[in-house]
Amino acid sequence: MNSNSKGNMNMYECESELRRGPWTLEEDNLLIQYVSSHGEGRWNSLSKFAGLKRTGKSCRLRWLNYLKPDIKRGNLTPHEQLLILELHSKWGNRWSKIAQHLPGRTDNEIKNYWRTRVQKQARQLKVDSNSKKFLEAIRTFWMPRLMEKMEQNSPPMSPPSSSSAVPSSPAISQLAPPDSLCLNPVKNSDSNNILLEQISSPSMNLTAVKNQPEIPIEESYYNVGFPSCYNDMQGQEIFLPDCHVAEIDWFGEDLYSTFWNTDELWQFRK
DNA sequence: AACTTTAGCAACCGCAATTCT
DNA sequence: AAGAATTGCGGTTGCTAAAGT
Repeated sequence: MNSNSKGNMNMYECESELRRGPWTLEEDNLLIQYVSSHGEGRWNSLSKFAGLKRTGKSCRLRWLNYLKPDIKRGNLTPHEQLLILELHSKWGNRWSKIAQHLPGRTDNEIKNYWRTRVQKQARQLKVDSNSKKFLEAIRTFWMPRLMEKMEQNSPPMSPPSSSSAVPSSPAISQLAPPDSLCLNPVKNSDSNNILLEQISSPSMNLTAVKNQPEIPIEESYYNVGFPSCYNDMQGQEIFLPDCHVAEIDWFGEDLYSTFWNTDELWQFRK
C-alpha cells in the first residue's frame, strides 16, 4: 500500500501539501527546537511557525507520544504491567487516566499493550476481554505472578528504622489460596532469567499486605474487589488480589504469546 | 529462498470537551 | 452568549519486521 513511488504525491500528502505518515528526522528536529524555545501548546500555530507541513494535531501527537524528553522506551516492567491490569479493571479503556499512573508511558503505548498483548489472551481463551471471566483469569493467574516476580527482583529491604518504613511484603506464593482457585502446578522453565532482564524499575515499591481485609474499589469497572494493596509509581495505593500463585510459565519465551496454560483456564469459560 | 501470516507500534480519524475571541 | 479554534481521548488503520510455512 506504500505509494511513495507513485508519482509526485503519495497517500500521505494532499493538495494543501500537508504531510502525513511517518515523521522524518528533520521534522522531529524542527519540532524539538520549536518546543524547547517556545514551549508546548498552540499546536496549529506551532506547526506553521516551525515550518512544519503537519497539522497541529499531528505535531502534538508526535511530541507527546515520541519526542517529549521524559518518554520511557522499552518493554513494560512487571510493575507497569500489573498497574495496567489493575487500573484497567477499575476504569476500563480510560487510557489517559491509566497513563497518569505510569510516568513516562503514553496512553497510546498502554492502549497498544492492551490490544496486542492482553486482548490476544482473551482471543485465545475465546472469551470477551471485557468479561468477568477474563478478568478473573487475569486476577488469578497473571497478576499474582507479576507480583511474585516483582518481589523476587526487588532489592532487599533494610530493617525498619523509623515508623514511616515501608512494611516488608510477604511471599505472595505463601498466601492461602481461595477455595475455588487452587491450581495444579505446571513445570516452570528457566524463564526467570528472561524476566530479570525485563525488570528495570528501581523505583518499584511493592508493599503487598497479607491478610488485609477486603476493601472494595470504588468505580470498579468490573465490580471486583482486590484485597491486597501496593503503591503505584506515585505512591498512590492500589489494591490487588490475595490469591494463590500457580506455577505457570508466565515469563517463558512465549511471554507475549501465551501467558497461561489454556487447558487450566478452561474453567473460566464454563 | 520466497512467500504468507502475525505482532508491535506509530500515526490518523472522528468526536467531545475545553478554551479563546 | 455564541461560534471558532484548540486540545484531549479512544478507536482504528496501515506499515514494518519477525516468525512461520
